[in-house]
Amino acid sequence: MAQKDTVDRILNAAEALFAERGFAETSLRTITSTANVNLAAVNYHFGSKKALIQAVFVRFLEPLSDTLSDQLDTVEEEGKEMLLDDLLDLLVAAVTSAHGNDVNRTASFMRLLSLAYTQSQGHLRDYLRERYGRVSNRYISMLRPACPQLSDKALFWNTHFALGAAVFSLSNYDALQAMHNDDTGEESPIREVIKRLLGFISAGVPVTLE
Amino acid sequence: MAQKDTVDRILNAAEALFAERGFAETSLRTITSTANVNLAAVNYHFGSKKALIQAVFVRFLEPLSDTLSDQLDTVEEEGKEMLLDDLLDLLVAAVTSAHGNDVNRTASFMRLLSLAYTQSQGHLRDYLRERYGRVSNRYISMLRPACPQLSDKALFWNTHFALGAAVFSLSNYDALQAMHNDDTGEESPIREVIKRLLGFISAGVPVTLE
DNA sequence: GTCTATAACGCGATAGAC
DNA sequence: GTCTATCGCGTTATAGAC
Repeated sequence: MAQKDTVDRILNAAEALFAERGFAETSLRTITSTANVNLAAVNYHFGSKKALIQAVFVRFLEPLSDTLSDQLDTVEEEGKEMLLDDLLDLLVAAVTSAHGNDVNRTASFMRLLSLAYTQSQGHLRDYLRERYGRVSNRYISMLRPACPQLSDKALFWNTHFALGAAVFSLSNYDALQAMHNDDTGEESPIREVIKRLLGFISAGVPVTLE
Repeated sequence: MAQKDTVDRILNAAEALFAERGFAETSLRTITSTANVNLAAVNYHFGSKKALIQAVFVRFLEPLSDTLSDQLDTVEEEGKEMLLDDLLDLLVAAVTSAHGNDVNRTASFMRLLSLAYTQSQGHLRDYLRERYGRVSNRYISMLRPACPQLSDKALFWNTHFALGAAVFSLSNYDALQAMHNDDTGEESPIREVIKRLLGFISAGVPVTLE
């Protein structure tokens, strides 16, 4: 119990700090002092900083992966037609519900995802692809019948354009919202931004050159 | 002359290394040894690592900012209608031509831009916004007549969704292309990806909830 | 399982010779 | 303007007492 407590406190602090400032910019000293645990605890419980980074991702992605798998199972069993918008809503629901509908944690998730791509942590990228490639490929392949006019290539790139739009705007949501508020005085609650984002993606994904 | 040579070699090495692995992950020692200059040269010529990072961005953004300003001047003088696709093409042309149509350098630019958003600890972001906010706002405001149905808010968010799609897909172009090639054996030259991206953006930007 | 203390190293920056 | 040498600090990781 004492162990589990320490481990969770480290993970909580690491998750928040990594999302806020990045991996290299966050020292184990900062993590352990934020978590109110001893400096040596990270290496004792996780073995290394790299392993801690991976553990943070696993704690995030495991529930999401499970939720999404279940939902995809249900869809397949029922065999009913899923439109693009249905599939997008399903994904949003899986992401937000996987962490107790806590919007802040979803924002952290997006920020971490963005860091996983930009901070050239090769180890992390390979690890995630190996561990979660299956479910993400499965999701993408379910988009196929919803966009019958797209070639595999068009589907691949369009989904990654969509991922980029989502990751960028949500991971920088605070800064963008502040920028827009500075300029116009208008507020954009995150739910509204997500709705706009879904409209944007839903219009772009079906587009093809062929 | 010897000075200019050293400065340029530092900038070249820093630009490539930063784009490849990020700011915090790139040490001055790595930069100077790649550039074949002395370790002390960075602090002599730039003053600090922070200042070097800014200098890398300025070298990238100054030609782009100039080119874009000129093009926007021309458009305004002629007073002719610019459609959304025309404005997107204009931006692509400005970005690629600003650095001698070198695709690798454009990819580096995207990667750096992505880092500036995800990794900047404030100083860089403020610096860039102060220095280049004017021209970017000017560009965005020229989108207004091309998308008359959009509210200011919708225009703001849609352009940032588009920026996210562009930055993410182009800055990770190598990795994404490799991933897609792994799965399907198909090649996607970057010019083709850019065409697909423009189609995606062009479909998404005009979308509004209102 | 948790702590203190410290090893071993890489970092940015600078002083001073040339 | 460029070099060597080094300072001072922060880092991850670990050994060993409790």
